[in-house]
Amino acid sequence: MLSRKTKYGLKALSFLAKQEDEKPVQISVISEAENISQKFLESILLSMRKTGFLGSKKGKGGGYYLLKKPEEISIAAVYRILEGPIAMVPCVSLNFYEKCHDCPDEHQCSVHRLMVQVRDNTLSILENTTLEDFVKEN
Amino acid sequence: MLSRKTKYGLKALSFLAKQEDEKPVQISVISEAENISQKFLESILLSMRKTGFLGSKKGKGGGYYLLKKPEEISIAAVYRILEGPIAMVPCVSLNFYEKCHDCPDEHQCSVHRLMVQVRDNTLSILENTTLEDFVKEN
DNA sequence: GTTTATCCTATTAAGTCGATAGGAATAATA
DNA sequence: TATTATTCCTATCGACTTAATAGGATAAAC
Repeated sequence: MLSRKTKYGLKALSFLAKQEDEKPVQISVISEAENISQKFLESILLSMRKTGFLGSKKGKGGGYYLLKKPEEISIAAVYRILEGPIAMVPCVSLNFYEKCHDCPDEHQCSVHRLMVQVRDNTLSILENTTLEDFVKEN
Repeated sequence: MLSRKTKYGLKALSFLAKQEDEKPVQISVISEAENISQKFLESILLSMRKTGFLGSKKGKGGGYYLLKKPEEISIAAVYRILEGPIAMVPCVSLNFYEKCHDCPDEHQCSVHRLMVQVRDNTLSILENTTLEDFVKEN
């Protein structure tokens, strides 16, 4: 299941992508519009700034804004930052690979093979969906 | 991410499906073959018995056995029992639906629409894969 | 220099996960 | 019938994660 953190992050990015001008948007505005705890959202936006998705401006008239165009931000990239691996088992993850402690040989593991399929399917959706698709939909 | 519980459950079912005769298999045999903590596996098998996937026999020569043919057991069904919802957000779940507390209208939520896609894709894989496929692969 | 905002660190309560412990119940068999 | 082998059941545990909160530091605008 998706954590609230990721869900909130996606909704916030989506909100920013819908802005017509490039003025920074304050946390409080987003948190009210999207029904998200302001303090929690604060930490989420902060981490997305630190990972290069968002820019910010302090002080009066400050806030957050997208650093890239919506069509350049894939959901997969956001997911990996906020949620972590897209794969369902670590031994199938492309970006967060870990050997399973219980499998001597993962190529002989039925679960492994199945989860490769699931990963590839999910990945193709998340890689090919961008914030732009979020904006267009409404 | 898949919990160990689900992974172990799948491996255990797979192990049972590979048996040639119909004799009950003991927990200890499965736990050693698959490198799973015996006590933990015990509780997993128990819950799969209670939900109708497995039969069991007590006492000497006892153990667990499949109640259905491998080709009749879809991974989706097992997943739902052990892991829970296949959907990434509760508002998209077919079997475990819950309204999101932050969305006044889920049809206007971009995350919702995206996760419907992911769910349908994952579902089509998990519904169409059965234990039989696990056996055939090796 | 006051106001408005983000930035940063720390803390917390509740829940989940993976595992363990110990014995009760039941079946086979000697 | 006594013994052994197995599942059954309940309870507990420590470690970790999640979602949220608190409080002040920093920076920019005016």
